[in-house]
Amino acid sequence: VNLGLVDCNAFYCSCERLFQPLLKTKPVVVLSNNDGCAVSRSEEAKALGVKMGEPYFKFKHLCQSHDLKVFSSNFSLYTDLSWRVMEWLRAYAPSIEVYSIDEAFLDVTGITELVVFGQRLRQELLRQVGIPVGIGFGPTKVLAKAANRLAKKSLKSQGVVDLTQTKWHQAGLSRLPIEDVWGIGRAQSQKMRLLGIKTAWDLREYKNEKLIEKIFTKIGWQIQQELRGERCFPFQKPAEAKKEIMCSRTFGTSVEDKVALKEAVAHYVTSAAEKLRQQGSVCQEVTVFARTNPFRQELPQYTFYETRRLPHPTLDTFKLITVAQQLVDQGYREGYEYKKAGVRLSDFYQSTELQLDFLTPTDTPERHELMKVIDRYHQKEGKGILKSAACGVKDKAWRMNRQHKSPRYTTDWNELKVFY
DNA sequence: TCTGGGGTCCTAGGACCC
DNA sequence: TCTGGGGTCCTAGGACCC
Repeated sequence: VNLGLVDCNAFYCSCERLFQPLLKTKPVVVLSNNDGCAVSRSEEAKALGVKMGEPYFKFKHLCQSHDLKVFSSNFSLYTDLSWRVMEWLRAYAPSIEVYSIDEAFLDVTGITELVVFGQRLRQELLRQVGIPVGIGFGPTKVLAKAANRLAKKSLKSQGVVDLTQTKWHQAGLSRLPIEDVWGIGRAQSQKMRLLGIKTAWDLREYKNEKLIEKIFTKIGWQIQQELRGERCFPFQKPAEAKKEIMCSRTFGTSVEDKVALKEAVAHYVTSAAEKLRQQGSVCQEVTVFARTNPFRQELPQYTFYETRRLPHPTLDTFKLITVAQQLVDQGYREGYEYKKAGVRLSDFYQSTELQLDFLTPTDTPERHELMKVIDRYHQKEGKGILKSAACGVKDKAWRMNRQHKSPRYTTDWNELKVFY
């Protein structure tokens, strides 16, 4: 078995560039929600020194001095283009596992001349969808990831690296710093370095497996095995239903008012419950949290988390909003400027199982129907048209800032790109 | 004051990913 | 002035049971 990992280059930036070709050679950054910090950077932006996760206000000056272009995040656009990329991958490989919005593993077992195959795939994606990608091949996920990382680093590779054959492992892996190995983050790589493990190759060759497992847990041991070509992380994990669903946002302007906080929470419950129903689940636990701005230490700080277990599982948005608002009442303290709030739904069951069980009192069938109607309506006419009055009707100070948002070119008729 | 052994389940917290 | 959001997995430790 051999795997490929396809990874879109600076995906969000590439999506924005697709509709503004003049930006192809300019530094581009896409910002997180609320225009908070950098989450995607073009090569040119990286060269200017913009760091991943760096707050916008720290590099804003580059817009003036170096013609840096910034965008607010536009997830309808990114999700749609991601879907197009995945469709093309499905056409090229017998099976794929979509790993994230911009990455997928491919089963490439039996394909010879992988580098040629990879090059063709890259060109095809560029031509058909317009998104540049890098590709790595290997016998395990960790090795395919490593190959992909090497492909990004080396110009010579032209975006494709093949580590399926053991004979190339030493050359490749010894050029890969340990912190670039998939699954080894900051904390673990520091510990690795104390053991003298500086590269992926060092970890592969480290003899004391027991010690690796002791310090880095089962996962650390599995990563070492995968570097040696022993498969631990299976391909095509079926996409399982989520075990919890969260929805939270940082506010555009902080709020002190309990009513405003409740409105925001009602919004988050609404979209979390929609996701809950979409995966066919019901939930029996709700958590609400809110916090002040930790970056403003001169202000009084306060965070609350309140969790409630429900008497019966539910998928009813209105029921969940009621509970969530009670939780706000419990946790809320006056005199703080709340900057972020959120909701977590957890303790899930299958909604179908539940309906068959007449002994478990749960939502009424009428409520299920109502939710279906709302979901269908939103699917057809757009999200957020029907909502509980608890979400509020007036202007919302807490709404996200998004000053640099591009149009939804591919998912909204009114925002189609027009070329003159 | 002294106080077994083994098992399960749950939760909190840490680490990681994109 | 301005600092994202949404997940998963693992482990340790406590509660509880017999």
